[in-house]
Amino acid sequence: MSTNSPRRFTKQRRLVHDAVIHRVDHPTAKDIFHDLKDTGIGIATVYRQLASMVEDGILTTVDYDNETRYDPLTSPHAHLVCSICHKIDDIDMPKGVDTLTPEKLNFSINEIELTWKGICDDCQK
Amino acid sequence: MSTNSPRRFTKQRRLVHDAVIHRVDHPTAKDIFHDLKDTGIGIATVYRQLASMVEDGILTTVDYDNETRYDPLTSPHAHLVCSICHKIDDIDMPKGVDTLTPEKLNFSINEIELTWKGICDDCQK
DNA sequence: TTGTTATTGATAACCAATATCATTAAATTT
DNA sequence: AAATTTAATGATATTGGTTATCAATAACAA
Repeated sequence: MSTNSPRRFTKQRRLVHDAVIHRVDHPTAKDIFHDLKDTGIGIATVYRQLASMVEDGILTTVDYDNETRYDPLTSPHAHLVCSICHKIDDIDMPKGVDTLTPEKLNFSINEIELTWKGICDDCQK
Repeated sequence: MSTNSPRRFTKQRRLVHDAVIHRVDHPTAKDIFHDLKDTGIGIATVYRQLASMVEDGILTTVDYDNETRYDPLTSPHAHLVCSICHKIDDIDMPKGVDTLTPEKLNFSINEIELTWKGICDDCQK
């Protein structure tokens, strides 16, 4: 890993941080950009700050429908995705998943991703 | 669901089918296109035929790094993804995952996705 | 306050994927 | 076997998410 430059605490960094840190709906970079459009922030800055927050371990990413979404919940958890309204919910990682290590040898595991896809409560009505 | 038009068995459909059906390495549409470039097939046709094979249940998709990959293995299974070389392996879905239903009610589940991310055998050397 | 340099914003560029549309060729009908 | 119908093709324009470029700005250090 290279020597990191010091991270500067810019207005824009705080804006992006505050806009995403309490979100539970897995916004895209464009979502955050729209929420901050009154501030005059540039969209490239939104992408860069979100990426740097992922680097710093403040956010995790969820790739869905070829689009990156951001999640401030960094502890291991699973996702529930609705195929109709595309809503993504965080749910607890079920007990026992961490013990279901794959039978393939010599693979060092860093991360488990578990997603259920289906139809959510609202969309079944 | 709408009334489907009859599916025509074109040369191109057979070409794409034969190029992907025995692949175990989760190729992208571009991968298939390159493999078929000598045939003169158009890239739009490759995208269309792969999409129609997914519709027909012949292929499944794996979204990785905001890019759609195709997998001829349609029975439930898990994935092992190397963060270094980006290789994707199919592995058996561990016993018990189907019983780990999420605690959230009123969500009708169609599909389970389980992926381990880490460093593969080769890349650890 | 001054100097250094990481960050910003505007925008061009990139890339996967889809839409458009005239042409071609399967499948059906005569 | 021709004629007809129309889904599929291929070339390419377009879309949409994301990254690269770069001159100007502003955060931090001296």
